[in-house]
Amino acid sequence: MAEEVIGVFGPTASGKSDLAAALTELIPAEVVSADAMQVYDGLPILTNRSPHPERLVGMWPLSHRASVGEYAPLAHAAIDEILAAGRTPLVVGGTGLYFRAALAELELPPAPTPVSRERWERFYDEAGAMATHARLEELDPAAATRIHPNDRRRVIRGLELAEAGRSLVPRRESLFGGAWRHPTLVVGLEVPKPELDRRIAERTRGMFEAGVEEEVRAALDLELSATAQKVIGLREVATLPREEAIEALTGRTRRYAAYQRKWLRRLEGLVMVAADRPPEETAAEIVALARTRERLPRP
RNA sequence: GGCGCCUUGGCCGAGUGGUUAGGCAUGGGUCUGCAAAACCCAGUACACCGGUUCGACUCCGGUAGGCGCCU
Repeated sequence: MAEEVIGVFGPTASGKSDLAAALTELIPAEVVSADAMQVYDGLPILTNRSPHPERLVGMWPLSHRASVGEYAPLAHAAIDEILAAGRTPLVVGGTGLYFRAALAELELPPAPTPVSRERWERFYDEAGAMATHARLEELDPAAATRIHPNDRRRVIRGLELAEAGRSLVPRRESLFGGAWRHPTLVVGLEVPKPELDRRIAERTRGMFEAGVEEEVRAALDLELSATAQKVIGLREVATLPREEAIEALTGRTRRYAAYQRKWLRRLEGLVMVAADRPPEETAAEIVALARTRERLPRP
């Protein structure tokens, strides 16, 4: 094949899992998940884990605080290992940032240390947005100009990095475009909105039939990290009566899908492929694309 | 039929005679170790018809719709 790696990005319910499975039928490939929530163990139904084997899925307990920084090297290792075995890594996601991080070399700045994070968070909450931002302005003016004072998360991160002698600013690769680590065919799955909405509604109901409620109940007995708490539906399923929960979850999932479509629009070098048809057909088209395309001249 | 109350932008929801509450949703944008996240920007609504007033979403009258009580 011309391309060494295949990346498939699509919104929830665009049929990524089935497509990935279909692809592995056509070519010797292994699936690497690029999903910030499927990394968790314990919520397979709610996070829509594929029934087929995928890497980097269910690998962390819900108490673990996930991050791209921790995910990226694992993804790189998985991809390289699959390549070394002579197979095609199939990176499938979900989470735009994780997807980019898996396929490109984002060169993330160093991890925050708990101590400095905690300190700056306290500083921000006590001194206020303006004062904290002013502090950043002193330590790293370039970063300060790009960050809004109200953006607590980034002001704090900027401060942490500045303190460590680094900056939030220097970045080689852009978030949406730039070189891939390997020659890569990146396809975006396209499903008309009404069809996607239909699938989301159907899928949500399916979750309840599959027993999300018990799953969520069990999960809530455990310690949940700040990141795990963000899983769509956790709160809804736990607190709302069934019908209301279904409605709320469907709505939130649709909104999430809209957010993912934003990534779809922005990701550079994406080849859009229709996915409102049997996965085998989509898979065949993707394989054909991977075979015929020339090695991607990296932008 | 009578009396009383209510009617605010897609939804929820404050409020005042004259300076666009706010939240959610929506649209656009930002984004590099919390991304199923966080942040920024945008949209001038007051059921309808008259009247009072320099000026009404806010006061008065009527109409329509809703809610409650009464005969």
